[in-house]
Amino acid sequence: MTQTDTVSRILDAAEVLFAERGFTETSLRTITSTAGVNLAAVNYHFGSKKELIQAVFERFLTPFTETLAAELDRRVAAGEALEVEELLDALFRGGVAGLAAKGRDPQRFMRLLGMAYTQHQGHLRRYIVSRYGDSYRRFAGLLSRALPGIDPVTFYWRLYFMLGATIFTLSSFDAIDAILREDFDAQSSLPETLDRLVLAAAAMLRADSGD
Amino acid sequence: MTQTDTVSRILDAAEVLFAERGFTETSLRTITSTAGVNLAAVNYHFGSKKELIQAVFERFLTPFTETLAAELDRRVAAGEALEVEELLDALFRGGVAGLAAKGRDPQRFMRLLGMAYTQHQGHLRRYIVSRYGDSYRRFAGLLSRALPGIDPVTFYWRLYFMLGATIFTLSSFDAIDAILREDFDAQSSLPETLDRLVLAAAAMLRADSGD
DNA sequence: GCAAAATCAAAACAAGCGTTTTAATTGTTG
DNA sequence: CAACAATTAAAACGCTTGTTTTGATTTTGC
Repeated sequence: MTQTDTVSRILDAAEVLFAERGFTETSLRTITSTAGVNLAAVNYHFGSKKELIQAVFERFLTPFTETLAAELDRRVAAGEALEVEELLDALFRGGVAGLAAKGRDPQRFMRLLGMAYTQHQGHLRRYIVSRYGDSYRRFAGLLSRALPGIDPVTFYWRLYFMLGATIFTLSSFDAIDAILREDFDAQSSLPETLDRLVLAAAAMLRADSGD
Repeated sequence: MTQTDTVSRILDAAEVLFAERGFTETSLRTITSTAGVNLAAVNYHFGSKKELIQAVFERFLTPFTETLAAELDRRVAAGEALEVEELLDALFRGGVAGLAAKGRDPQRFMRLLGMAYTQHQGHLRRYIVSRYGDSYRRFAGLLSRALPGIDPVTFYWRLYFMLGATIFTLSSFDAIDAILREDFDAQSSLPETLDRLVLAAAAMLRADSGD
């Protein structure tokens, strides 16, 4: 078993288990036995559990931000003014597609992202902001330009409304879809849900606030 | 120190600590030492940590659902058809006011609610659904009647979008407001944010889905 | 093919966890 | 006031946690 094998086997197992149960509820023993490696391998290769958690995020964040940046570049280069729907599409579809292309499950990414915000892991929030900050600011800038005349504070809060709707819905996608199947005898695919999300978020962002 | 003292001191401490750090990250020793009571008191009065967690939620859910029901009764009795904004207002302001009236911090409730969804506590989700289910169904029924012609599946998803935006935003209200203060030199009160939320959610719910 | 470095494996470590047990103390009731 | 029940207190139990240590085993570079 080569080094890269062990490292990526640990990352694979940790990613799945963290997304299922959270960080504290997942022990290193569960991770290493799932991965089929020795317990000490985590501390050897990553240093600590904290650093393992960050490494799991790194593997998601890199392709996500790269594809988003490329998507934005492409559309900005095309010249025409960017519409709200177009930007949200670049964010949702572009980001998701970028993850899928690298073999990373987008829903799992959303679950982990939600946990990073909820689970009181200070180091993780700081790490994500430092890694995410530029992408976020660029996207927010383009989006606000597509909403001329919007009050900055209103815009600021609506961005968080959208972030909350996205993270919450996608991180619980399977559970929500299961209830849908039971109650309505219908079901939704992830792309369908992203379509609905783009549409709903755009309407929300454009709502007349009367100020 | 009377019994009710010990019990409510434990609940008070647990509520604050759970909302700050999550359930697993908060030990019974931290709770009891914060509350100034003996470690064994939790297991004596509540049985187990799980049951303590549920008791903390019980103290929130009861006033919340009761005030919401009363608000809905009042408006339904008034006769006129209920508008989307009116219903959302009953939910947000009514529910929040009901908590505040009983001395329970609404933001803390939202943080705990978010954790119940994210933290992989199966027993909690089941408990909340059984305690919350009727209120939820009644509210959803009234809301869908205020949105004539909406596709049921679209409505279903948008309800979750709204739930996500609400839980996420309000549970991180302080953190978001802190960034706002730093970047914009502005700040928002909770009532202001609820106003924005009602407005944004209503626009989202009413968005034309073209089907 | 040998020496050095990197990796793996097993065991032990100290600390923290939820819970239980036992005893002392308080409050209540006849 | 005595007797009983309810509550508090202190200590210990068994278990799990993240991390470290110690050797064995590969892999790598010359």
